[in-house]
Amino acid sequence: MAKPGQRSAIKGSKSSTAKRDHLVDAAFQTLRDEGFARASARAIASRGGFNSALIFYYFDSVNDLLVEALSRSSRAQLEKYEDMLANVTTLPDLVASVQSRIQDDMESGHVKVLTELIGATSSDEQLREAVFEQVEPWMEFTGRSVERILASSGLDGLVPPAQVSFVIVAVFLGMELLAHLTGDDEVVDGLFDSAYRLVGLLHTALKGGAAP
Amino acid sequence: MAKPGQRSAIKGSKSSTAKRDHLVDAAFQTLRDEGFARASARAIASRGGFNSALIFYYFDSVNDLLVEALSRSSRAQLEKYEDMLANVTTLPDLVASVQSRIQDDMESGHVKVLTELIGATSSDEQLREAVFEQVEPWMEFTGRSVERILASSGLDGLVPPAQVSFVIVAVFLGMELLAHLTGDDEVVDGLFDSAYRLVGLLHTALKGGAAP
Amino acid sequence: MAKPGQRSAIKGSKSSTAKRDHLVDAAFQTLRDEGFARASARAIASRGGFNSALIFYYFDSVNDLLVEALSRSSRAQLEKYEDMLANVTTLPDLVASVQSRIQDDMESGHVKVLTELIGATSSDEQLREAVFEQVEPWMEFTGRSVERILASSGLDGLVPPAQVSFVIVAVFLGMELLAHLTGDDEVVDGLFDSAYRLVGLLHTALKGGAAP
Amino acid sequence: MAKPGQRSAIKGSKSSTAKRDHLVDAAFQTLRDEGFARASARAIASRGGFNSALIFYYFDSVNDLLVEALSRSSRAQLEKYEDMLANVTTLPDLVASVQSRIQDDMESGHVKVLTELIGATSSDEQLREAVFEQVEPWMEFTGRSVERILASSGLDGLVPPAQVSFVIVAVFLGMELLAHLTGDDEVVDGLFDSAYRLVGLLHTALKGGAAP
DNA sequence: GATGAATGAGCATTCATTCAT
DNA sequence: TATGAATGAATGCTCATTCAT
Repeated sequence: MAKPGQRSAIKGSKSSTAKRDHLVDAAFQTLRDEGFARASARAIASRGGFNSALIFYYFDSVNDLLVEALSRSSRAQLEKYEDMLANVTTLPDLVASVQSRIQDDMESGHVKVLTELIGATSSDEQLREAVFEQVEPWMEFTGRSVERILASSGLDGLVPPAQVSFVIVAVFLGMELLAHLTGDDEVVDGLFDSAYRLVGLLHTALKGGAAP
Repeated sequence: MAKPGQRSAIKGSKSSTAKRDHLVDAAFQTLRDEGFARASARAIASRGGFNSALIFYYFDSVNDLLVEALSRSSRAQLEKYEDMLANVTTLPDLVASVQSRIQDDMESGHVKVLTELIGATSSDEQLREAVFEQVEPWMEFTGRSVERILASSGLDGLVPPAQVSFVIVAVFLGMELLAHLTGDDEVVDGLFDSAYRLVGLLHTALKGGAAP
Repeated sequence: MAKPGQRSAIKGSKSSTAKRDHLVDAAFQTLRDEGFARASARAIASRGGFNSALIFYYFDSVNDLLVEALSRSSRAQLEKYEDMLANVTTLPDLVASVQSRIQDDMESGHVKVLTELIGATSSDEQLREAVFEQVEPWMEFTGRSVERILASSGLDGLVPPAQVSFVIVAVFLGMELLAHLTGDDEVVDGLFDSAYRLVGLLHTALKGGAAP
Repeated sequence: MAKPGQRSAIKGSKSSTAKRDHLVDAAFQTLRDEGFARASARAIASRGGFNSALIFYYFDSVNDLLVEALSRSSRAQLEKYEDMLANVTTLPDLVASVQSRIQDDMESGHVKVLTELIGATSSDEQLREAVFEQVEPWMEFTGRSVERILASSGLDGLVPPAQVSFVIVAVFLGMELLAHLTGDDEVVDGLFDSAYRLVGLLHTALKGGAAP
């Protein structure tokens, strides 16, 4: 009666998942590999091997499909981060954990797809809202994690957690942008090595300063 | 055949500058206010009050004009930063100086225009190279400044300056993206207040630790 | 293969009438309320709460269903007119009778649906023929009625009945078109008041002229 | 700077008239010969031998072009009727004049194009308003003419002129619809012959009745 | 009987770009 | 220098229709 994906474009649905997922996959790959500007209905359909009209059977618009692609990957990645950080309480552990996660995260293309869609939001207010909804859970998760780890590191009160999480998410986005712009895939890894070293220094400094 | 802007689209030229600058202004504003996707030749021309064919008289393509708009603003802003940071040697001074600069920087729309064009690069290799050339001087300038200030803060050797400048530029881009996405214009200012406080603590800690 | 509505699209059939009628109802309403251009299979199905493929199970094409919708309403309305005019012999009676009928006729949407389909015939010869078949009985009925009433009014021979019926049907169609175009729902009623008055004058003039 | 036909789609303009007129001609012919449903940008362009994008250079939309086509023909035909009826004061003269005009009127396709567009108005409110504006002058002209001629025939007061003009315009539209539906091109001519005869009888009756 | 899935054709519209003037 | 006119290619989207189930 109603289109299967009609109002679940963002939330996801359970009907006829097989083919629907196929569309979402094709959209994700196109967005990741060719960028928003070239992620047209035809391009996505051609990549997925289906008729482009099918997109409008499952989704209300190309943008809806694109947002769904982001949404699915966003949920999947966020879940992994949540699992990983569940028991982390110290800064060095945090950095180490994130470093081991971010490799897969970036290789999956999730951050790439996110930056592509964020880049497109300035021309499309509706899209901006939809993408914003996808970023919010990350900000909240980051805020919660930051709060917990800063507290157990004796650093609470230093900085509003909301600010910290804003900066952290911004760094992720910015690094993705820059890494692609410069064509340098390995910077980020080196960055985490340095961060680990720095945070180690800080950690022992704090423990040493608190001990005597 | 000897179009004035033919190969100087990126480097800039001196011929018939008045009207040419007018085009560049219109392009900059369109890119800043409407985003890359809507910065069409027609939209730019309409904003500037000239015929859209004129763009192809002065430039080889719309993208060339867009890059030129970025380039001009990039040079202007970079110069201001260079002037401001010339005599800065301590971290707190650095943060204070940058905070006083970044207000104007962001209001001018320079970072917005930059992120717009970076976002478009994934669909256009030629554009990627051109935009990369505009970002390089910033990376170099940031690297030089970081090196100098870390050295005079007794922090040299801790982290490769190239990594630091990568992160700093990434933070600028990411913050711009996020600020627009969330619609929050004032986060960045609060961020610098916190950064100033943190860096002050670090500064006195370092001096205190070196003193006794 | 033995689709129930295959060749009975226009003539109507008796199989599984319940659901079939439901389709016809939905088609009629869509045609009446949204016009031919928007009376798509999807729009009709959505209005009737059934799957649009069902249309092609009962009918060979959307147009066939549309014609059937016209046909059913046409037969229903024509029957009412026939009942009403069966015993009418004078012009004033005719006008009064038609006026009392036309209210219901127009409210039912029958003339609207007819004009919608006639409007679409110029792009589709097959449709033209089908619609023509629906109009023919009206022309014949009008011709017979006109002939009888003119005869009993002593006006026979003045004008060929075929011409009169052509004009009468044309007036109905034209009034529907114009009433919708101008948004004026009440003109037609006023028109019949005037017609009644005029015809009254004519009637007494004729009787008076014959009496002395 | 602005599209030549930007806001003059309905009112008409004077710029680059040659090609613009060519588009309007092609649109008129397509509308007349193939009907509204087939009067697509491509169909019009193909008929006129130009690129379909040109339509959007001169007009804001296909419908704007279509309305302009109606408008131009409407103004031309109305002018001719005005010239012709300027000195007509009796009913027989009126019928004779109109009959001599209507031949050219219908052959030109003006009424056909009008009915095509009126038929399309039920799916498009914006179009309805635009078409209505094209019909209004005809209603007013008809009203004025009817008033004048009824007055000089001693028939004023019998019927509100607005009603008469409504019916007259309706008859024109309805006859066009029916003539095309039935495929009968000659009915209308026969109709006017009869009308002339009837009106002649009425005319002499009125003069005789006033003379005794 | 009925439906969800799928498709090819078509549509209006926009765009960067070219060209004659 | 500057512009109006023109176009081919592309885009998002809708439609009637088919088909397997």
